[in-house]
Amino acid sequence: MGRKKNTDAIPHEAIRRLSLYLRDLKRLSQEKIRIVSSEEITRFLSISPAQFRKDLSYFGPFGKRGVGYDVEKLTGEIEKILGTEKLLAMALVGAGKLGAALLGYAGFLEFNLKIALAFDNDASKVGRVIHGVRIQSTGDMARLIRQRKIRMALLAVPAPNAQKTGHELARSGIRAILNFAPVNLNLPQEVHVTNVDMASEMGSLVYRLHPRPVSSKKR
Amino acid sequence: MGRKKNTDAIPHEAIRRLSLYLRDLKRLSQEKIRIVSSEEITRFLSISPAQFRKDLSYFGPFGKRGVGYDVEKLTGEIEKILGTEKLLAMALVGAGKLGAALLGYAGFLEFNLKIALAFDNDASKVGRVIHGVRIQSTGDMARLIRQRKIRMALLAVPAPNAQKTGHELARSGIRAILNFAPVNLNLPQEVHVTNVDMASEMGSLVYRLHPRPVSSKKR
DNA sequence: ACGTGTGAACCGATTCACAGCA
DNA sequence: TGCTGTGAATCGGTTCACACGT
Repeated sequence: MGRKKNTDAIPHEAIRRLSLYLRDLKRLSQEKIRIVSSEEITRFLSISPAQFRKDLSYFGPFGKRGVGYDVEKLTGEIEKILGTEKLLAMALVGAGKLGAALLGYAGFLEFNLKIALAFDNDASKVGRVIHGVRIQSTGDMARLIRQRKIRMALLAVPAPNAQKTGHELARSGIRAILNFAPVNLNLPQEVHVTNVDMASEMGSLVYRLHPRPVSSKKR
Repeated sequence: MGRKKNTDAIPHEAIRRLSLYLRDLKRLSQEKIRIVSSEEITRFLSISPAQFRKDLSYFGPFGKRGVGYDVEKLTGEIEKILGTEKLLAMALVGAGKLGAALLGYAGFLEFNLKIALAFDNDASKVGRVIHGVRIQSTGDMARLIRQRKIRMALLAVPAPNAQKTGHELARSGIRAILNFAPVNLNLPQEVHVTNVDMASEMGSLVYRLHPRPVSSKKR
C-alpha cells in the first residue's frame, strides 16, 4: 500500500545541519565571498565535506562540478528548503524569567522568526509589555492563536502545566512547539515537538568531565 | 595497538537519556513509589523499555529479574554514573540578557550544579550582583577559575568573542563547556563542548511545519 | 511466572570512493 | 583538472527475542 520508496527518507539531523550551513553562508556573504567548495564551508563546522554534499543531495544538485557553490544562490535554496524565506510569527506561552529572556532574544530573527503573541496565566503579568510584546491572558490564547493563524509556539511554562498547555496549543492549531519544560509532551503526532533541556544537557556533560577508569563494565 | 575491545563504546545518547531517567526517578520517589519496571518508568518518556534496559546494561545490572528496579537504589546508581552526587561549581562567562537568565535558572540544581563565578568584560556590569552572584571582570577570569579549580563553564558571550573566550577557558583548566554562542568552537579535544542553539533548532522546526509535496527529489 | 539483561538482527546515518560534468 | 553528486560499504545505535535469575 503506497510504499513509494523508502529510500528518500531525509535524516532529521541533515535538516538541523542545513540551519548551520545557512548561518555560515550568511557570514561568508558578508565577507563578500562568492563561491565556496564543500571543503571551505565545512572548515569551521566540525562536519565533513562529504556530509555537507550528501545533505544537499537530498534536495537537489546545487553546485557546479569542478567549481563549488554560489554563496547567494545556495543561501536562497536552503531558505526555500527550510521555509524561512518569509517572516513567521510565533506565540510564546509563559512569561516568567525564561519567557522574558526569550522575548529579548534576537537570534530567532536569523531564521526570520519573531514572537508575535505572548501569554501568561499570572494576572499580575498580563498587560505588561516586554520587549515590545504585550502579555495577554492565557484565557484568550486559543482564540488569538487561531485568529492570527499562528502555527509555531515556544512553551516556557512550569513543568506541571506543560502537558495541559501543550494540548491546548495543539487544539488551537499549533503544529510545532519548542518545549522548554523538562517534561516529555504527549501530543497528537501532527504536532512536532523539539525539547530544549539545558539541565539534562549539563547532566551529561558532568559525566564526560569524569576521568573514567579504563573500566570494562562495572566489575 | 592497544585495541582493548571496541564493543564497550557507550552511545552518547545513552548518557543523555540517563539524565532523563534520573529526573523521572526523583518524581517517582516523591510519589512514594518504591519499585518500577522498565515498562513503567518509560511510559511517559517516549523511550522504549528495551532502550532503557540497554542503556543501563552498559553500566551494570541494577534491577531484579522478575521484579523491577528499586527507585532509591537506581537513583543513587545513576547519580554515581553521571557524577552528580556532589555539588559541582560552574563558571558563567557573559552576563548579558542570556547570562542573567542563566543566573536565575534553578533547573541546574536538579543535577547538583550551581554557578559559583560569573564574568563579563563590560565594566558597567562588573560589580553588580545578579541572583546572589557578583559579576567579575573577565581579566580575573583565568586566575579565579584556576584558584577555585572549576572545570565546567557556561559560555554566553556574543558570537564574535566566543572562540577566543573558549580558548581562554580551556587554558584556565575548564574541561566542559555549555556553549550558547551560535558558533562552532574549535578547542583541544580534552575539552567537551555541547552547543545549545535555539535558533537553529527553530530553523529545523520550520521545515517540519511545511506540508511537503510527495516529492521525489527536486525535478 | 515475570521482568531483567543481552547477543544478534536490523535499520538508519555517515563515510568512502569514484563516476560525471563543468 | 577539480569538485560535485551519489551509489555502495561501513559504522553505530536501536530493537528484537529469548535465556537467565529470582
